[in-house]
Amino acid sequence: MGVSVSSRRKIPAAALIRLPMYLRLLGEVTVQGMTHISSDQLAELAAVNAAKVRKDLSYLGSYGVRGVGYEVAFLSYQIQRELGVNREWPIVIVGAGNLGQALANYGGFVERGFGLVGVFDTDPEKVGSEVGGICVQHLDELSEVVQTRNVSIGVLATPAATAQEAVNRLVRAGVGSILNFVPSVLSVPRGVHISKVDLAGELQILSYYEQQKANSLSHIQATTTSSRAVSA
Amino acid sequence: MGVSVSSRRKIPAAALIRLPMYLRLLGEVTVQGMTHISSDQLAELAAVNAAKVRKDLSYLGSYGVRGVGYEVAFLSYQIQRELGVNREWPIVIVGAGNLGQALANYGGFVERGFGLVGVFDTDPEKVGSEVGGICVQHLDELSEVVQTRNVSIGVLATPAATAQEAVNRLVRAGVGSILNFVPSVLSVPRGVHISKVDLAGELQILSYYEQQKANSLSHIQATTTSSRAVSA
DNA sequence: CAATGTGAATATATTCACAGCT
DNA sequence: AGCTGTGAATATATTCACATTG
Repeated sequence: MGVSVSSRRKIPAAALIRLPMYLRLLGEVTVQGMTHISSDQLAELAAVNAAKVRKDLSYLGSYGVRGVGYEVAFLSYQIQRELGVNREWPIVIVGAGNLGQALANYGGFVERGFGLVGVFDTDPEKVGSEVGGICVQHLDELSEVVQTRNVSIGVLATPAATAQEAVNRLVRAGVGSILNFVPSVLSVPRGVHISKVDLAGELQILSYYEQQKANSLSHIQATTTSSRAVSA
Repeated sequence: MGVSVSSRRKIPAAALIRLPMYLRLLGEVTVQGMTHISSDQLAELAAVNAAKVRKDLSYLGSYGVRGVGYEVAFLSYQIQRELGVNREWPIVIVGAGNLGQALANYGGFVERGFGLVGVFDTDPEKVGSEVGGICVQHLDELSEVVQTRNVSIGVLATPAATAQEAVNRLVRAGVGSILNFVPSVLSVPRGVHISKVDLAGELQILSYYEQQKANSLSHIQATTTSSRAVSA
């Protein structure tokens, strides 16, 4: 059967992180009845440069039509295929504390094709309780669920102290990618992907900007130097 | 009384996002009794290149000692000062749905100096209920709380449909930085910072990697086919 | 002499600008 | 005519490698 290679090319990380946004925007314009969209229009919606949109999309292939733009439905499909989201991905959450429970209840995952098939914890208080419509299981059950439900993506939301052990278990169980909400640096074997979301860290970055503004108030004068590197 | 400029230099974004991690790691090694640390050691803990650590830290100033390393307490203090986290930052959360409630209950914010002083929603069902130890207020109250409590950072967790309006209100109320959990592209006036966390988007990126792995397993044969089909 | 701080080298990302299609 | 796709130019980030220094 036509194996129809979904992707030979490797998409640069910087472009990859924008694909989910494009995909979402395409969904919105579809609802609005648009059948075609230009890079300029999509760029405007995404609040990025149009050349960036075109270059990002060019990593998927040449799916645009010169003089016309991109067909929304076709482009959506191609992005979905590239991201691998043209199927359901079962996920598990490890850690049923505040954040884990929150994530389990968060509708945004299911909505985009990530169905929760297990929530795990080691705390006997939590095991057996229901979270996100699912009965919290003991971490010892992780491996079985991962294997029977064919889970390759795990979400980590344990306390920092037990995070590495939880990662080890996820990896041993067969999970290949982990979304880590624990503010710790965790190690995984080669071939396993781990991406991090540091919620408090995000706020710390914002406080940097706020502080900068506060500081520059003492400057009063805002010299907007519009220096353009003009080439001779 | 010298104004003791906390920061004249502007730290590159790529370096800035690592400062919270360094700060956290320095806290950990402090607990372990270390008083000094080299860029090699910190790099190992952070799982990054040592030159990167030194360059990142160099944006703060020359706080290391050649042949010795960095004094942990002093470096921590400097990073805190640079990030502006050597003080409490009151925050508000707009949107008391699943995610908003979760974030309100998330201990990680307070732990790092971001005290929740208000949770807002427009849904009469939610207004009046208690979330994260705080009574949910109507969005109309936002402005007063922001002003009286001197809030400059807001967290956005509304439904997508009302997100832009919520942003407008935050900005009008005087909030200068927004952490956006809503998967929409939102616009803010110049001078206001908005940073985005797209939870489902993160999973979509992971599914890309998982799919890549799956594809490369089926590689095995197919050396005869030139490659991409397609083309009319 | 061990480790920083930093220029220089390299790698990656963004943007420009336009040739080439439809 | 209008828009894509992409080389070339620019900007930003990472890494190397070493002179410098306590």
